[in-house]
Amino acid sequence: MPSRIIVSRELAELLKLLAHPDRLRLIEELRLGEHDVTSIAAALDLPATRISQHLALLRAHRIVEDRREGRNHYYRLTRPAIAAWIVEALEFVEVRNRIGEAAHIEQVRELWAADANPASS
Amino acid sequence: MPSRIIVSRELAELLKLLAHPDRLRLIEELRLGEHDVTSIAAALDLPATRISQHLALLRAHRIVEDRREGRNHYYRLTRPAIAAWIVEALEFVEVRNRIGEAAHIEQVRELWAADANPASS
DNA sequence: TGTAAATCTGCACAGTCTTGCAGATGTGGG
DNA sequence: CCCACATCTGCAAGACTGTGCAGATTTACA
Repeated sequence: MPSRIIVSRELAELLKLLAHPDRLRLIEELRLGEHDVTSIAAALDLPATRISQHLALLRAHRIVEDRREGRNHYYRLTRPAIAAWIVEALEFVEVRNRIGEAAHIEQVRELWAADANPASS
Repeated sequence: MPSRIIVSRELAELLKLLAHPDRLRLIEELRLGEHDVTSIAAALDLPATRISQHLALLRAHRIVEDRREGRNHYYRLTRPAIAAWIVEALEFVEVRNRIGEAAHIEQVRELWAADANPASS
């Protein structure tokens, strides 16, 4: 009977780790391959320190792994399936938005889900 | 270019909502059908006030809906697909545990995923 | 109408998260 | 060896969350 509780605790911890806008974008950024801190920071238009902090957190929980090459640290997803699973959740966000505010979200979903063109929206 | 940011913000909000052990168990509890606050509280062995607070939060974000009958409030998932999606994530928790601590988690996963017998673990 | 059951809401305290900033580390090239 | 670049780590302030408790609602029923 406690095993279920343990699992829900673990799962909640994982979700909490992912539940941050920067980290979600970061993970989606790594979906296509490894990147170093500076390039991620540039892509997301955020200070590199902040990216480093997020990455340290994700690394501590084995969501990402890093590889050092010279002075750069290249990060990649330990289990890319997580990124795919996150994209699935966009379905629920859509609904939330249809009910509420604006929403050309569907287009974004496709963009994000498909992802392949660097000139994204 | 901001739309992507908006989506990640919405998505993070959704994940944060789910990222709590009690709420995860609560949602899984509702997976099979509606329940009233007291019975959920009993099932999870938690104070009813707490369950009510969690439900209020989930209700505010349309994760659950309620129906009143007499003095009882019966809650159900607005979009049961979310519960299924959560179960998918157990795959990632398993991995986390194989690397680390104990883990008959796999059994639990099946129990939780299948779920159909009230005498759960 | 009065009482009890089932829930909800508001509040305060404690604990956690986010973020910028300053300074530490590690690496490559003069 | 010294400097610059890339990244990391530690810290403090503010914001946000979780939780119990007290009190408000709503409804049933005598």
